[in-house]
Amino acid sequence: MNRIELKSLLADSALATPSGRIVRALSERGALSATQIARLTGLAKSTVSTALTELRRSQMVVESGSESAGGVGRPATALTLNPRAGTCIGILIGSTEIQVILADVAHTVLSDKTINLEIDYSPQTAIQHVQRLIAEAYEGQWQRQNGLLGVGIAVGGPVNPVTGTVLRAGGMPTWAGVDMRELFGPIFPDVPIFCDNESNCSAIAEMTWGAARGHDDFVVYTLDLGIGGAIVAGGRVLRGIAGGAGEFGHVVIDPQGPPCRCGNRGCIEVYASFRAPMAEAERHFGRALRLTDVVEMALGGDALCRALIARTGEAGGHGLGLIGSVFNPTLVVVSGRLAMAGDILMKPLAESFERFTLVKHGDVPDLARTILRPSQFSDNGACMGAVGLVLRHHGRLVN
Amino acid sequence: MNRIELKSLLADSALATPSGRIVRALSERGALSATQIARLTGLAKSTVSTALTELRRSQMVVESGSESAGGVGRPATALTLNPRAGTCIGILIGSTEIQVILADVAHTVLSDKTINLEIDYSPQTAIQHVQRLIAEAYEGQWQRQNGLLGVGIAVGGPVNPVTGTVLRAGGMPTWAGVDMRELFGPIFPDVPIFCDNESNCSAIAEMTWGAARGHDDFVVYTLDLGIGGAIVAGGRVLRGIAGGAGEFGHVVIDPQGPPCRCGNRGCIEVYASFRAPMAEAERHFGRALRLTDVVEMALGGDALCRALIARTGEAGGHGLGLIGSVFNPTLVVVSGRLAMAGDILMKPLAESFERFTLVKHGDVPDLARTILRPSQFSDNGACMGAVGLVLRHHGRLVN
DNA sequence: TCGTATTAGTTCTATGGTGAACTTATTCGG
DNA sequence: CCGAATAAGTTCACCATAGAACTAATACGA
Repeated sequence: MNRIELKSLLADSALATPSGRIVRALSERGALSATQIARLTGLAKSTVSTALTELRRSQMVVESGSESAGGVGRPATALTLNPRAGTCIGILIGSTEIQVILADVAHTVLSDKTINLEIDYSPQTAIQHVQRLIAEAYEGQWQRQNGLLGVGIAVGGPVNPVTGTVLRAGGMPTWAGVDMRELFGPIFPDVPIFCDNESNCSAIAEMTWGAARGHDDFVVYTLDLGIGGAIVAGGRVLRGIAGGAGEFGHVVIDPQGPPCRCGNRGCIEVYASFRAPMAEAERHFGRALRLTDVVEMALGGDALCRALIARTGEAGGHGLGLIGSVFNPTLVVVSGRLAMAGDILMKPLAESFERFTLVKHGDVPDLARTILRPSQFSDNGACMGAVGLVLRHHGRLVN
Repeated sequence: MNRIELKSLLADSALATPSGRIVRALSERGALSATQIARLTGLAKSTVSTALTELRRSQMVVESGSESAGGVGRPATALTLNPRAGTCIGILIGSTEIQVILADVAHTVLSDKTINLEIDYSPQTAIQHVQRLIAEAYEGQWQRQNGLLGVGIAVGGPVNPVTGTVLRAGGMPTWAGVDMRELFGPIFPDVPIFCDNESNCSAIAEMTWGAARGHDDFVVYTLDLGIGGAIVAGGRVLRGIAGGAGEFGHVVIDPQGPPCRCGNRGCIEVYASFRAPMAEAERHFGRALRLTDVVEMALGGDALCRALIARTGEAGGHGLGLIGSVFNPTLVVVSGRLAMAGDILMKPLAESFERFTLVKHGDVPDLARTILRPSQFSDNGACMGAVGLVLRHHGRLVN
């Protein structure tokens, strides 16, 4: 029905108009009152009001019950995008996993499925799994796949912002040079496909719904099997000319160090990735483990797991200190599955960060110091960011 | 006369109005035609036209002769800010030098003077020299000091963006904790004082008048006695929460390396600063030298000087490669006095950069590769940036 | 020398967004 | 139970900006 209309309102050119900005605010935040929209978008109440009458008339926006909770004064009427307006799909193509999230335009998650794969799986394998996962996701939903508004793809490696092509330099050699839109296009006829780096997607998720809500300038630092990150400046995710911005893992800190899978030597990732600790844990326990198992055991009190995570935190702090010296960011959101370990990771990370960064404790008042904060997403941050990519129409692959 | 009016037009709130944007464009670029202003500011021709009649009426903007140079069609009338509207002063407080530039609102340099000082000179010494240099600068000018619109100060170390205070971590220990506005305020009663890091000032100069004109996203990498830099994203100079963004020189690349003056060990600056090469050159030639002397001798063909600069370029490339992996910038402007050496510096720098950065030659098409370009300013980039600070009213010390 | 092409700059009108004033809906205190 | 206080949301006049149509000033070719 109004699917085409919503699509056009989510398009770039329309983002500047009041209606476009309202739709965008709603798709990012879920439910809002008219007054909240005015504050958030910076538009005048009157402008929001007139635009909203139009949007209500066209069924684009619906009232979702007035919340009279607390406070005096007339209660605000909560507004959401009409969930019937369509769905979004977020796909994560990770090095050893594929995740698919189905969400409505109010970013309510309708389905969230993950499968684990052997490393270096082929694009063909991926496409089969994605197709199956999406079919499963729509099962039991009243939403139909022809209401699909857009697909966001989070890729576990640097993506060229212009062509949508995966770069050789990434941690996924079998995907080198693959054009994601060409690959996934046939599965989603006439549906716009956006894609971006996994970490950049995490940044979008953190910014809109996570630990960085309300922040316009921050850094995401991902500690997982690989090291990654993203830089947000002025509310914009920096991509770099070849989509390679935020590759914190492949900063060379020792030209004579051990070789890294990226081709250089002595990258941060060689020292702070959780690959080696995983192997050590598996040797110790004599069985195959998932990263989350190790985190859970650490939280349960296991000494080895705690030590492994702490050691990674310390090594990761060197990289983060370097980022601190380069950016001196207001906020660093630590993401990746290791972030779920909480203080076991964060304490040694913060200590090591303090040691390697330029601006030290005594140099400035506390409120001028970088805040380190773990991510609020357990393990679906990047994939939710892919959904966000669609909702904010941010993933045009060009800035 | 219209001094107050111009001041208010340069103020923040007014920057958004057409008149403000026109004044800003003119103060940044010098002379422009109405059509150029329209293109530059994004305003409609008609809007520019109406605003200009008003600005002309109030003597704020004057015509500076129509340039019928080349091309068919009606020749454009060049417009400039009325130089009688006032002057700006840019001050550079470097580690071993003080520079003062006097410019009119059309950023025409009226006077440019530098003095060299012993390292670790005191703020009191500085203030005396500055006062004298400014008095000298106004000598022989018809402009009077009471027409001073603002003072910009470029400081050779990180500056706290909120308080205007120099941080301990900088390369100027005697200036730790000094509040620049408090220090210089008494010399300039009722004149707004802006200050920022030397490198950030260079970035502003490069962006408005230099090698980065037209670029909204780039990195400045300064190679001189110290290593510094600045990050520009979306036309905004990133400052970081404590003004410490862009401190590329103090990235730790070897925790066991030699101690650095910043307190850490194995910073980039230890390896790529031109301090040690300067000492070597002085030993070799048996006399005191200035950095520019070494550059000139290298350009003249001296083998040792060429080798020293090339070696620094190679070491600097490691740092730059690191920055490349973190940002993957579109453009890197190499500044600092070493940049005057041209290819002697740039060739080894580019080679080393290529080796250490993540995105390599074969990975992406040529137009998706980072451009390295030397600065166009000989040695007054930072100080001109300080002037720009006043003109763009960018140095509010808060973003 | 005159008309045409081309570019610069101006005038006029339509409009979209704002701010002020207003209406509506609720809580709270007497 | 009623009015004051408070906050949400609506209406409307005004004005800044943009776009189209216009005039102005030049080069160039016939």
